Amino acid sequence: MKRVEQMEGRLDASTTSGSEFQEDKSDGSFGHDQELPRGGSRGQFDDEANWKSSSPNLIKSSGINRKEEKELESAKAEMTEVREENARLKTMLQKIKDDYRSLHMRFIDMIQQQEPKNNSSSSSNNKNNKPSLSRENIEEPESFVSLRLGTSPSEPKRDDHNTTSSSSKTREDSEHLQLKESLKLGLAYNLEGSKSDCMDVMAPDRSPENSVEEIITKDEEAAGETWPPSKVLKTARSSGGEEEISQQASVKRARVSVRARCDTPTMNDGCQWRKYGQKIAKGNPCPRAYYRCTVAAACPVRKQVQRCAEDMSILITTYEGTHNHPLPVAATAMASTTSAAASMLISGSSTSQSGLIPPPAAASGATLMTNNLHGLNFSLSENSRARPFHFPNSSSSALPFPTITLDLTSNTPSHHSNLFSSVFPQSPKYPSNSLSFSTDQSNMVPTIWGNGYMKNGYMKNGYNSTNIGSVNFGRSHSQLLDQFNNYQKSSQASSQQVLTETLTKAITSDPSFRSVIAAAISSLAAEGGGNQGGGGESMGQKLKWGEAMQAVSSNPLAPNGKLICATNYLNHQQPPLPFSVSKNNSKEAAASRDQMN
DNA sequence: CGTTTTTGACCAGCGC
DNA sequence: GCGCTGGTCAAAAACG
Repeated sequence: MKRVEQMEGRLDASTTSGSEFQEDKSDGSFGHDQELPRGGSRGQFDDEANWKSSSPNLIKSSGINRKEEKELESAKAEMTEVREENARLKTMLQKIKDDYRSLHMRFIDMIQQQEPKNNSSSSSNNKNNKPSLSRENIEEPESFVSLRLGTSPSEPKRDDHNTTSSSSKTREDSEHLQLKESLKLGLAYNLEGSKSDCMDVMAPDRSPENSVEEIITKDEEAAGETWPPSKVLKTARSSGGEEEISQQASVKRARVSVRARCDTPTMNDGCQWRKYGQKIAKGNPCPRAYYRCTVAAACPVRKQVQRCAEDMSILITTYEGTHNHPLPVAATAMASTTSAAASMLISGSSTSQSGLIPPPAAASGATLMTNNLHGLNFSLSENSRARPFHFPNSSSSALPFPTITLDLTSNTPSHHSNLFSSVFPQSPKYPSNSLSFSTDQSNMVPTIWGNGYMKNGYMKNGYNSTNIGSVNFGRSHSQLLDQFNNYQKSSQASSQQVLTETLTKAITSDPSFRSVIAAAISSLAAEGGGNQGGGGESMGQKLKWGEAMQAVSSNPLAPNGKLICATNYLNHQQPPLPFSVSKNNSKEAAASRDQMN
């Protein structure tokens, strides 16, 4: 166990150390330095033949009894196992390093190709521009071009590193595009204090022709700047009713609602939240709790958490705004998911010309694309693809902000029909759209989301020590892990290639969908990673998981690198998600029911 | 003692 | 204008 943890720690350190990765000197004694006998150097046992030949003599000459002899034998066997394991780990590390180098070179190539453009278009940023290829110099210009989907500063390197593993010369061009795409979608993060710069850089590009990614970036960026949205809306409306402004304000308030079965008061989405209010909302006896992100002092992101009135086991979490800070790794899954969903929402809002389609009608479209990824069933409604979301005329004040719903509860056909009617039963005036990711058998929600809360959040030894299994999403964790492992094992099967190609096409053709899938799979990976330290997990299982992640890294389903973020969960704990259970919940609920009756 | 949660008060938007 | 509702504030309480 320790060896693997050490290895993971080293891998983590190596992958996060960027350019120092290649200078990693851990090859030789990888992972075993501290476990091998200190008295003699590791070289003492380097030559197995010497050890085998010398030990019998030692035994004979010293007259050791049988017990000690057995101990020596077992020690020898253990040494052999350790050595083999060491070799495996070294192989893994070598592969990872090769992947990293390969991607690093491609990344540099790409930057070199882009540099002429950057020099001409933003010379001010490059006054002292030297064609240095160091990562520090490379990443910085990227950070403000791209979307903030909740990635942390350390992630790009891992993304780069892992994305390489899917490399294939025949797909190089498309992958270049995908890499660019992923850079836009997944590699950005807001450097502390750089927000204004971000806005400044992006402001000149404001135009209806901007890409979806840019649109949502700006909009969410702006949302971050001006949280009090009512004021924004009011200002927009009162300033002459400029449709564009109003539309922007509306878009700024784009919300992403996540429905998930969760028996804890809130989903652990990886962020730190502070509760700042609670209200009984009309039509729902369960109080609605208001949280704001406390990862950064000025983070504008807020969320509302409320149980579904019709099914108390379903927790509805609504997110607003964009984090203006690097997110904990564990938070990237949800951030990416919600951002991608918001992206789709914005995309729809920016293209839709029609009036409002009632949510049930909009949602009842046939499933356009459903791919069963070994039980991980992604489905997008037809409306989500062709015309994802529909909004009324922007001048309408009856619809303050669009909302997209990610339903993580169930997606069986029988559910599908009533899925949307129950999203906002009491507020049909809000245009809502649903995107469902769920398993084909039962519910599946990333454990980190459902891992309601931990006392103080942080797990000792970096692993979650709480009972993840207490969160029931309809499928046990071991099932999920097995499912994922099975997926990894069979990912090379020929029957998977068709599916892979289909998915790849879908992913590459729709950046939003790509992000959604990446986030979902990341979350699935987080499920496994979060469970690692559950106490009962064996080293073997950890290795298994590591292998699974390696398989992920070489899976062509990960063209944009964001998917690879999943690996990050392996070595990171989940940050706390404070919440409280209102002592008056039942009382308030009863009172509310009384009022309703 | 600092941080977080609770909870009543307050404000703004909206419909009548 | 009034009442309802959603959302936020902020002082007090609770917590670690």
